[in-house]
Amino acid sequence: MEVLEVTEKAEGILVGGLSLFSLEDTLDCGQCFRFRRDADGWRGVAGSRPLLVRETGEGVLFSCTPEAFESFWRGYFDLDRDYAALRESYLAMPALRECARYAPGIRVLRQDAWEALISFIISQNNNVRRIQGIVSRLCRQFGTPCGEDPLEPDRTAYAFPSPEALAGRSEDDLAPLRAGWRAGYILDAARRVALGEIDLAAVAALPLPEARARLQTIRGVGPKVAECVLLYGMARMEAFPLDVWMKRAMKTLFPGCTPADFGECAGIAQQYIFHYCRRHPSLVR
DNA sequence: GCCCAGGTATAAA
DNA sequence: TTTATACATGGG
Repeated sequence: MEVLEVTEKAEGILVGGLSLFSLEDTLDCGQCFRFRRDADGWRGVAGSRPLLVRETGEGVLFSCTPEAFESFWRGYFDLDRDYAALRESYLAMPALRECARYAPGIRVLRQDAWEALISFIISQNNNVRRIQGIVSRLCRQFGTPCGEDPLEPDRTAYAFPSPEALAGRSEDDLAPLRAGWRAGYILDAARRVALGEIDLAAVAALPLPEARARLQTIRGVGPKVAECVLLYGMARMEAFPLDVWMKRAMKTLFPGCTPADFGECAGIAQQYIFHYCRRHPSLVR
């Protein structure tokens, strides 16, 4: 296992000693929708925590306090998982190694369950650029200001809105988001969670089949969205989201394979495969 | 205009 | 149980 070198700098926390880590691979691979690249690096918000993070010659520089890094970002970016060992375990599957070659620096982010639920409800039959826009408007409309960007004090960051902040709204209230028919789904999810009918922390602890079934009682949550919530929002690395494209690609790339064949971290393998499929549309068309 | 996008609910076979 | 279709929105 590699050793993280965490040092405090004036600008933030510098993390050296990371291998198999890339901000672009991680933040632009369709698993989260609130980070964008700009001239300073990657800027975004997770929950109610704004962050600027960038790669330097010495390592990855997180513009945050040591406390925020240790208590949140370190876990969010999955920095303590041994991806090198994972990679070793994948060597036996040449097709998977080929997939990983296109984005070897992917880390599966450990996002908030509620945020992941709403984000992937919005993702259905939608494209990443538009998903980002809808989520951005959702936070701007219904989230509370949660600080300022460290380098651009005129820019306000907004938290992801709580279930309670959405539960009392109407579809008309959500119209400015331009989320289409998904607005009703967002409201159903918000009400169920706000009322306590759905306890996301409890769902996260259930055996996978029960957790899936529970999530799918939410309107607009089918097998695909449920699987995304489990993987990205509940740190269930054995979850394996499959979209229509990937189902077909799996047959040619991994004939006869099931998600279980990818082991306890099948979901991470899935992220490599997903990324590869997006860059090879001819594979599935 | 047409097709597509990290799908799902619904009805019908 | 599987298959067909509508669904709102915006970019190519």
